[in-house]
This record gives sequence, C-alpha cells and structure tokens, in this order.
Amino acid sequence: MPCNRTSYVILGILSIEPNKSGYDIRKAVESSVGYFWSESYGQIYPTLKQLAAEGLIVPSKPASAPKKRRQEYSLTNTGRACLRDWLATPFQNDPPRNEFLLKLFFGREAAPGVAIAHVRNLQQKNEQMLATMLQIEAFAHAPSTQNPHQPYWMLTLSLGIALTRAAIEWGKSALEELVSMDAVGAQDPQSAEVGPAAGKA
Amino acid sequence: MPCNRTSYVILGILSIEPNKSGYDIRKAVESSVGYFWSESYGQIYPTLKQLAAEGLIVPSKPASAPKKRRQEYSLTNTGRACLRDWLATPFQNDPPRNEFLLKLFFGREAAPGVAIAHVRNLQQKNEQMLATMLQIEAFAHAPSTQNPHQPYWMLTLSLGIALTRAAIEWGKSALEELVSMDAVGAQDPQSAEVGPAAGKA
DNA sequence: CGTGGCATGTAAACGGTTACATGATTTA
DNA sequence: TAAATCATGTAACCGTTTACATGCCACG
Repeated sequence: MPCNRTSYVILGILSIEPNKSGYDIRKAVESSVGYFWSESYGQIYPTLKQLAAEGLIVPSKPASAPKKRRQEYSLTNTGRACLRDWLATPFQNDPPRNEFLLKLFFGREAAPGVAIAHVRNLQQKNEQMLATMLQIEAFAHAPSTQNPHQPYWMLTLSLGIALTRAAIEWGKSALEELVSMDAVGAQDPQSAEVGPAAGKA
Repeated sequence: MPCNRTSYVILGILSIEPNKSGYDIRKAVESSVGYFWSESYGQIYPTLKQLAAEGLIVPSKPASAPKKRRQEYSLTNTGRACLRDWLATPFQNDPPRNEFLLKLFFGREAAPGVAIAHVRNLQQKNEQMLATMLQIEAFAHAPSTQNPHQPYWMLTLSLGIALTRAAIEWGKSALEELVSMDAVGAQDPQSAEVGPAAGKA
C-alpha cells in the first residue's frame, strides 16, 4: 500500500528488468527517466526495505556471484499489480517551479544585461540537451533493438525534443526582444499593478 | 542573508508593489507567477517575520484603515539590493518531476487504454491552459497598460504559450501512435493478451 | 444574525537532498 | 598496493504542503 512516487518508480524499473540492486536502480532511473525524474539513495534504500516488508518485491542474491555484498530485488505478483493500479490512476503533476522564469519575470529590477545572460544560459543548456536527445533518438531508430517498451519510451523522448525545440525558438526571439529593449535604454523603476495571469475565474 | 527561494519571491512581489500583506502576497503569486511558481501560507508567514527581522522588509499598518487586523510590508533598500543580487546570479532549475511522463514511460505495463487516457487528459489540460494564456495575452496587448515590467512578463507568458502549443501538437501525434499501437496489438494474437504479467522475464 | 471572505498564524507530517560513514571489489 | 568504483546505509536538515485554529469584518 505505498503511496509515494519513489515506490512506483522502483516498481516500474523492476518491472522492466528484474534482479536489480539499489545501486542499479539509481543508475537505471538516471539513464532512462532522468530527464523528467530523479531519485537519490536516501530515498531508494529505505523504500526498498519498505517494499520488501510489504511483499511487493523480493530480495535475492545474484545467481552468478552470490558472495558479493549486493542485494538484488525483483517484483512479486502483488508488486506488479500495485504498479498497474498506480499506472491506471490519473496523473497529477507537481506545481511547476521554474527559477529561470522567476528571474525573468522580475527581470526589470535587475541590471540591463541580467535577463539576457539568463536566456543565453538557458539556450545553451537547451541546445546541449536537444543534441543528446537527438542522439538517443537516432540510436533508437537503429533496427537492432526490438523492445516492447520502446514505443512508450520514444513518446517521452519526442515530447522532450518538441518542448526543447520550442524553448529554443522562443529563446531566439526573446533574445532579440531583450537586446532591443536594452538599446532603447533603461528607465527608473516605478510601482504598478502586479500582473499578468490572473484571469482567475 | 536569506537563501531560500520563498524569500526572493516575496521580495520580488514587494518590489513590484509595496504595502502588501501575507495574504496579498499569496494572491499576487498565484495570479502573476502562478504558472511556474507557488507559495503556501505555511511558507509565507514565517518568511515574512524572518525577512523583517533581517531588515529586508519593514512592517507597516495600512494608512487607509489602521484598525484592521492586517500587517503590510514593504521593501527596504537592503531588501531591494538583496533581490538584485539574487537576480544577477545564475538560475538553477530544480530536477524536473513529471508524473505524466513517468506513467507514459511505464505505459507498456498497463492496460492498453491507460496511456491514451493520460494523453487525452493532458491534452485537455493543455488546451484549457493555452486558452487562458491567450486571453491574458490579448488583454495585455490592449494599449491601456503602460507598465515597465510588462515586457518581462510577456516573455514569460510567450514561453508558456510556445511550450503549451508544442505539447498539444505532440499530443495529437502521440494519440495517433497510441491508437494505432492498440489496433495492432489487438490483431496480433500473441502480444494481444496480457502484458508481462505471465510472460516477460 | 449568520455567512462568507479576509487575515494570520502554527504543528505535524512528508518528501527529498546532502553529507557522512563504511567497506568490498576491481583494475591499473 | 593504490585508486577508482561498486555498494549500502543513516542522520540531519530543508522546503513544502496540509490541516487546523482563530478571529475580524462586511454584507445581506
């Protein structure tokens, strides 16, 4: 009866590939869902104990090298059922927290070049991210891997690519706008009403 | 010397419009940066005390109605300097946590219609969000409001619009793909049935 | 007079990161 | 044998949400 997301991430990873240790799971999270999720050891190890106590996973020693100080886990049937239940319930995304947008929103208060620097910084990160995502996509298009999960993985990847591309396009015009604002010149701060958004029905 | 983001959000809001209470600040956050930030009373009220103790804001009674049980605050010079310092330092966005993408990633484990339902759910949310954002944009284009902050606010808005549009476009093709996957799966006698519950090693 | 909104706060619980501690195993 | 990496775990701390408690004020 877990309710925290860490549990489900672990169950999900183990549903794809059993016999993983806490260490493995962390690596797997990083390299698979790393662009939209993360887990730390401080979460993983206690949660593994808890899941085992609840019977959703079972510990086992590695068959190949049973002497190693290494504890592997696999899904039980109830664990798999639990994962499926969670998958079938509506998602609820966390309230977004974007420090970049926050600094841009208050950008008027800062020195003229500050917002520009932030946008350039974001552009750089996004371009790098796009490049690696495209690499992954290209690699996945190779006909070698026939994996039943692949279509779902590709969908998450293509959303990432689409969003990053949109952000980069936005960044280009935002930079133009900010540069032209700088050229026009700075004015002294005044109070005004706080906006926008609000519509607030 | 604050370092938590709540402090800076409060300073930022007060930099735009002084003489706000904790209650006001919460409303202002919701209606201005609400699409990419949020603060709860449990954060705001203690932080206000702390900021006042540090001399970054000053409490005052409302001039119009000094009898009201209401504590307003305004920025001090050091408070404004502190805000500016923070604005000038590089942003670092939180590791993203997207439950939708998580459920999509593990979608193969669920019943066939589950991923489709999630995407449709997301589409609906995004379309509604886009509509309200466009409304705000239209409203802001009215020549009435001449506000020095407006260009920065509009930039955050236009990023929101761009990202949401991209997500909606992605959603359309994702739905097509998922529907066709379902159709193929239904035809294929072996992969049609249960997922990896019985099989899948 | 009662309801709903304004307004301020606090305590508990939760989720999560970070830093630390420890030691085994592999490889150079 | 030294260094890197595999591997497990814990304790402290931080940020955040939630639920709760309180009471004022305006309006019908």
